[in-house]
Amino acid sequence: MAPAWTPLAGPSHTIALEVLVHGPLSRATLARRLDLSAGSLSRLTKPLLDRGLLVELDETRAPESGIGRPERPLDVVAESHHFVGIKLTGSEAYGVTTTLRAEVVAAETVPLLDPDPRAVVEVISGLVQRLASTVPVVTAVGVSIGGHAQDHRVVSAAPFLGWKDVALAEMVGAATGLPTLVENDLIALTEAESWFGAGTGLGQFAVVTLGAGVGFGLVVRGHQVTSPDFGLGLVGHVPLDPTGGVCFYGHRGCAAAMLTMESISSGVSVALGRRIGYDEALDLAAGGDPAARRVVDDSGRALGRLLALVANFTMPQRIVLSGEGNRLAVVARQAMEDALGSDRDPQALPVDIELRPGDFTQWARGAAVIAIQTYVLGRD
Amino acid sequence: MAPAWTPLAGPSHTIALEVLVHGPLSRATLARRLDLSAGSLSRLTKPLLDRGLLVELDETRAPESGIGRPERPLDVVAESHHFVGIKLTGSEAYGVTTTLRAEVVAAETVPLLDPDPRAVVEVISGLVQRLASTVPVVTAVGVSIGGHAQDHRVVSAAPFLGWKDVALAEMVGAATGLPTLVENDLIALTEAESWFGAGTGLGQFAVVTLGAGVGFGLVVRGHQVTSPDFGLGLVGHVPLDPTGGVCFYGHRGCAAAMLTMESISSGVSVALGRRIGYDEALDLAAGGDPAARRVVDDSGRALGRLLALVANFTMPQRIVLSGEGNRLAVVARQAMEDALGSDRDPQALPVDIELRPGDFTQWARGAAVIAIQTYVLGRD
DNA sequence: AGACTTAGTGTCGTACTACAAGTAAGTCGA
DNA sequence: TCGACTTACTTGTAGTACGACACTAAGTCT
Repeated sequence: MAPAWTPLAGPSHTIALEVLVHGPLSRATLARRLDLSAGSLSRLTKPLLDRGLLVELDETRAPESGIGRPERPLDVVAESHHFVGIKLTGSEAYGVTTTLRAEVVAAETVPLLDPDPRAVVEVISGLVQRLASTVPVVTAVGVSIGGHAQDHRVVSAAPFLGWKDVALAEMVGAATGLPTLVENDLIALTEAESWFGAGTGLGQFAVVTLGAGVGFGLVVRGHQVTSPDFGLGLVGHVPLDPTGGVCFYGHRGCAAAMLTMESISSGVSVALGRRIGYDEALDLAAGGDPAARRVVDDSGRALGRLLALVANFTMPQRIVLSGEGNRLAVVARQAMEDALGSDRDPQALPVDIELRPGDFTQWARGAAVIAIQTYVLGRD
Repeated sequence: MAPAWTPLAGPSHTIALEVLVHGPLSRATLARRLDLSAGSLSRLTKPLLDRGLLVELDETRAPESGIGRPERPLDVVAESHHFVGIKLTGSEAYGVTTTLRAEVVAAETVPLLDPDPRAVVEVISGLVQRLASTVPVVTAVGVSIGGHAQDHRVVSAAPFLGWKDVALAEMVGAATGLPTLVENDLIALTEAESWFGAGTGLGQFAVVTLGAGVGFGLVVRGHQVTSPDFGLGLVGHVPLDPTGGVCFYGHRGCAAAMLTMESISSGVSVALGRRIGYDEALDLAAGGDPAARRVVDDSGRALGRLLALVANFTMPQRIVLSGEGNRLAVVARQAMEDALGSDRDPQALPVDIELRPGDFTQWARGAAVIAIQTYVLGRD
């Protein structure tokens, strides 16, 4: 009943993956894309259709030229499997249920009152159970966290929760009875963009997130670039504005000092002499308040400089701007683009910047994508 | 007589490449590295040995554990083929002859008095002929240039020579009778480090060059990262020091203003009130002259910041520091390391920086590697 | 209606792979 | 010194998977 991807070998697996990520595709198109003969495609897709992993759509599509026999697109049944993704912050657990294609079908948020791992697992377990009840069966659970994860199993460090070496996957798995995987939140979000988001089919793109911190993910040739240091947030303290404020590490005008939601709202608060939240700060700037405008434009310029650095060093085809604080790019768009332009070679191609919805659903969806990937690529 | 690599298919080709790049390797080691059975390796290597593409070395090596039958390493005959590499600047052509393994066996430099393409081709042609006379036969010629190259054939832009859309490969090929390939100089140098230099076997590393300009190359998963903008030298104008000088584009304290040989020597010249060359400026700084020391240390700090940006954004396993001006990293080592450290997360791993001989032979060798790659990977 | 174009199916020969059995060449211990 | 052991390499066999090719299917264009 549950068509398992795990025993799929070589080209069959490649075909299934291509259809999963790049939507309905005809055999002929698959043959061209994967450099296989048409004959191989007939032979290879038959068992996949028999097992129900792929289905032949009823509709037909004319070939590119318009003439010739129409194509019969093949597709995966996105609703055949469901996954749960959980994103943990220091104070909340954000959860979603998704299909095999990472389409969100349910979402729920609960507060984390006690950072103790056992208490958090308790909360996650209840959340997973409620999210699971919206679908027939959940295949796997992904949990993402700001910090360092090892082998999809252990949270080796999570500063926001004060954790070190917590075997979170095992604990959640025991509490829910579902296979569970843990991953760094930025890696998870970047994978989601790579497989099912703004990076689909690009092969080379970057992700920048704005929120409580500043995050950066990089995909080259379809694979995410990481290092043992990844979870540390290396670009979070890149110097951007020599006249800017100071972060808690003492870096003047670094990304954390210029671009986090807290730095912007506190900058506007100081300027206006009263406590102002992030969204209110952006509203004031958009509404023409000169003090708020100045703070927000400074941040916008810093953002433009950061994006220029990303573009100059990593040469992405696109930069995806996500995170719950990415509205900055809308309100301070002119300042951002000016700074971006002046730090780029005038002959260079314009940078393709894609703004993504920055809510926490995206982060939780990223966690679900880790579960999806592990399911379709095989346990590891 | 000339064992051609071109008709090699699939696994045979992979084996030959692995031996070429990673030195003498036994069949057993190859089987483990390439995930093939021992039987396949026997079968696949036999025709390669018969054709003389590989040879079995006389020496034997004990296996890792020390016991068991000794290995018989296989190797390519580096001297079976030779290649010529030419690096063009605005005023000189630097040439080398190399073996199939990019070992330099001859070198020569000639001035370029006339930037007209036909005059340059004339000079190159004579240089190639003299370099070719040092070896029995030259298989191919590579030419590298600061600028943009298309399809290994056409120089679409080369600002130092004032060229646009020059069919250089065809012109040199016609003049010398040898297959000729053109490539951007940084791409060529980075490929040389990747196959036969400090990046061999790493898979993920960066190259930074100091000289007339500041260059940057990036390799991820064994493949170089490029974009249509590559030849523009995008990192050449990254801001590094808000108190630094101004480059001719008006960027304050950018890489070009802080790190080029000309910027450093003119900085010291202004401080001392007389014209001083690059090496002399570094000598003065090393000898304790306070004014030179200040200029050179400012540049060292800027270099440290640049390397930190490279490390933070691209997460390389190593940064290779090349280019004819890279002695700055030796003379201003302390300033560079201090700046590098303060722009990195204190918990991050130290950055592995490898200093390479920075003379023009390296640039010309890079051009030869483009010829080698095209020969062993097949024409493209 | 027939030529043409493209999609998809079935058959066959080839090439490559793993597996297994056997040989070669060394170390180690009694 | 000899046999047990380990690892490297060779050879034979059988199965698999691919592409080439011929064919059918289903449209458009003249």
